[in-house]
Amino acid sequence: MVKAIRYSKKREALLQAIQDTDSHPSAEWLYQTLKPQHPDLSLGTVYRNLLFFQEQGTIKSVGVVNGQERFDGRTQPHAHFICSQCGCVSDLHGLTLAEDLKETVSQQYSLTVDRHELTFYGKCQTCNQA
Amino acid sequence: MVKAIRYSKKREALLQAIQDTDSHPSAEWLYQTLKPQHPDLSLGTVYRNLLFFQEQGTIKSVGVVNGQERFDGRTQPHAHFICSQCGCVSDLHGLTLAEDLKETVSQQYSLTVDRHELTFYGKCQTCNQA
DNA sequence: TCGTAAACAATAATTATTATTGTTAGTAAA
DNA sequence: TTTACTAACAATAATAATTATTGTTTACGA
Repeated sequence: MVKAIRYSKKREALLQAIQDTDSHPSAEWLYQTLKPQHPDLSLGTVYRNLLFFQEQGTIKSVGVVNGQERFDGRTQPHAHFICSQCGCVSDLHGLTLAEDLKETVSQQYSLTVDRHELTFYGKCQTCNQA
Repeated sequence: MVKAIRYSKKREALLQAIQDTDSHPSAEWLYQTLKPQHPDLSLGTVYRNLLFFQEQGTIKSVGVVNGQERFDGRTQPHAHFICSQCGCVSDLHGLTLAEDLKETVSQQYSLTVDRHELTFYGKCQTCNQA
């Protein structure tokens, strides 16, 4: 018998929080952010649901920044920029470059590419000005 | 396995109505009285619960007046007066007579009396004045 | 005919089940 | 040794399963 999926307020709140921000949150950030509204929230629940959402395909991991895994609630494929100094993660939209490359790679090497991830690293605008 | 007793709003309302009045209500009276607050109440439920309350010993039947059975939510033993004209039923408190008679009967006939009912019939004050 | 009871499907209160959580302890990487 | 995260397990809470109660209709007796 397959395990049924049950509604829960904590899970609902976690997904909302992830989808309502573009900060590509970490487990700790979600925990701190939801704590006021959900005083009895526990880190275990945060980590478990992050796993759950990934299995469901609802969110995706952006990678580990400063030892903390970061997540993204936007499901449309898009590239990311990660600042090596402050650790901020931002979306890079409208990059057709990746699609072009995929085409090229497919044709040039006779491969079938069905997925890709594109992440840039560097220093963000704010850190550059400082 | 013994049948469990379950709470229900209708039953609650019925018992309240019976205990909140001293008119010794009939099934029909209860039905009409509760209908506004409980639009989906049915007569079947009224009759069933009257049976139920009697079995539980919560209410007692006073007798049939004009073809309608009348009930009493007061559990203390007391006598009743029933008006043959208007059909009203009223309590007669403080009648030690009954207890005296019980004593007399017990001694005189060497019987054991453990229960009695005392009901007077006649014309009530209102009907007498009219 | 009128007051009440029986029968039975529909509803709703409750119990039982089990997914989810909180907590604690544990693991692995830095 | 810290820190991010996972595993284990009892406590909690959402849901499914159970069944008492009700609404409705029909039947019955005075």
